Amino acid sequence: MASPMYRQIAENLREQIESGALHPGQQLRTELELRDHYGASRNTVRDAIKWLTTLGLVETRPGQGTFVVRKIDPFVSTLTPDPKREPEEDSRLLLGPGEGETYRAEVARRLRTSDKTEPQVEILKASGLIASQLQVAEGTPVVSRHQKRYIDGTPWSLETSSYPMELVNRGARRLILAENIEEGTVRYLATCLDLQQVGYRDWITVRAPDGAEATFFNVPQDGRVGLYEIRRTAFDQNGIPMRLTVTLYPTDRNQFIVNVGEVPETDSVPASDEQGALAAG
Amino acid sequence: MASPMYRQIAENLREQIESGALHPGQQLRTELELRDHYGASRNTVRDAIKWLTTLGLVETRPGQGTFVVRKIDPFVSTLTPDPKREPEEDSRLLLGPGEGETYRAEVARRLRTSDKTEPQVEILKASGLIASQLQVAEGTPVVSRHQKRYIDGTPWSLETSSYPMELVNRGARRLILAENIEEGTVRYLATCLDLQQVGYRDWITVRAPDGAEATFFNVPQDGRVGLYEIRRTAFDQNGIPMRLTVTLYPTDRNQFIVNVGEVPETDSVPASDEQGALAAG
DNA sequence: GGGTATTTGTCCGTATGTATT
DNA sequence: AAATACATACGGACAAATACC
Repeated sequence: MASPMYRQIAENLREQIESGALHPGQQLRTELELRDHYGASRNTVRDAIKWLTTLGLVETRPGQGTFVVRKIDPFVSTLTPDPKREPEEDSRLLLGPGEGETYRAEVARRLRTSDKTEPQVEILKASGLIASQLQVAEGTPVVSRHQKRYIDGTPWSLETSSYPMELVNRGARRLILAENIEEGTVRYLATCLDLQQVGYRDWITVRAPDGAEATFFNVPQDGRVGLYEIRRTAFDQNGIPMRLTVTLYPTDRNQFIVNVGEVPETDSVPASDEQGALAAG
Repeated sequence: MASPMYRQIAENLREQIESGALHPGQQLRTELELRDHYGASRNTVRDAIKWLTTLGLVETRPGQGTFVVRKIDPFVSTLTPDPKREPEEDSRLLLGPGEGETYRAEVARRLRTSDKTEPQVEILKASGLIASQLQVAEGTPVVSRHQKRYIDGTPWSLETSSYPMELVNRGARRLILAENIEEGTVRYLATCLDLQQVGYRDWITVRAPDGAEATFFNVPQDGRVGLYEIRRTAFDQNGIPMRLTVTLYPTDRNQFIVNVGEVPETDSVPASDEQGALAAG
């Protein structure tokens, strides 16, 4: 009872949305109509809408109206290798998902289309994260390859792979070319330099996007939608880090799976809507 | 130039915060002082503060003031097993982190203290997620054990493990007792029923907390801080799901690591502040 | 405990700007 | 160009939470 009016209005609208009375994509009544309906001022109605906006339930479009958000069909990526993959020519080579054709196959299996831009290549001096993860001194030259990935035409991930410049000097010239390496850089480095990726470590965090990232992913500027930042450090057969890949994925459209030990196949994707009964009380 | 006044005020304050002129925990000037300082109305100043609030840079406390947020020292959990763990008596038994003593050891190694509540046990009929993951018919009885976990006194995770009731009927009576199973339920089920956990699948999503979850974790009600929801389905030696554990972790204080293949040890934790140079342009 | 000053929270009304149709 | 709808900005009033005496 003690809850303020704008919260009560928000709650009322929320129930309409979650009951389905207002379906995704549908336009709400205008602020002036809601003002009359609830007998409140327009500012109070706007406070209610702002609350629903930060909850991610509605979005406002200037000049158009307020709309119930359409939930994006999430895409599920597996961070561990596919156990049933054909053994490589070199059996020690360990390919992660998205490294080679696996990723495309996973997308196709879900009847969705993937697309990625040509890499944007940059040579810079290692600093901070890159230096520490690649275990090189600060200032050591590294090659960074940026790529944007799309699924069904919507922006899905931003990827930056960094390699020690030394690999290029040893013959991996294609790393500095701004073109896709079709067989995958992991295989390329294996054939070119006999550098075998025998393992990797993924470091998973969530943070707010900066302005440019929010623009690219088409998420709000104010940080309501977070980004997974997954840092993959890959190691060669000598235990030396050969690559750092940092990939950003919006949390509103991405999920991940980690398989450990012996796990059965999954063809069916469990309902991701299910909230489960998890009270904190 | 075209940016609205409240954004300019917010930007000015943001620079002061990020430059260190306003240090974490410090109180900002009051809304009335800021109003005079910027020559704006109090409501416009409040819009600026609200913007910074959703960005997670400041927090307001009624009756006290507005403060620069203190960042929480994140805790890092590893989702894959420790490769150097002593082999089990039964070598097929595969323990994940947090299952047994590993979790406590990981906390202690970081010089932090862990604590967890006695489990709250509940018997309910499987539905939705639980039924599909445990591969039982809807309505089948299951045992759910809820636990709250704390690190350094602050709430860290909410865990709900669900087991088919059949396991209890077959002799695993301690599952329905509201007390901790010190050796871990994985070992208990192995010794008690010869049920060996040979693998598990983790499903990682991020979602907004509900009201009770936000209260427990002491995060804002409006969903600015998301929760990792990690669903672990564990399989026995016959490939049958024996357990579903759903754990909730606030994204503002938790990070995860996944090790695949051969990876070297890490004693040093890389700087988590490092933003890296990842432009979306 | 009570009272008071301070500070943020809620709510109102109004005017004007900007984006879209 | 006009109409519509949300965005920004102002000013005022009172409520609620907190701190301090």
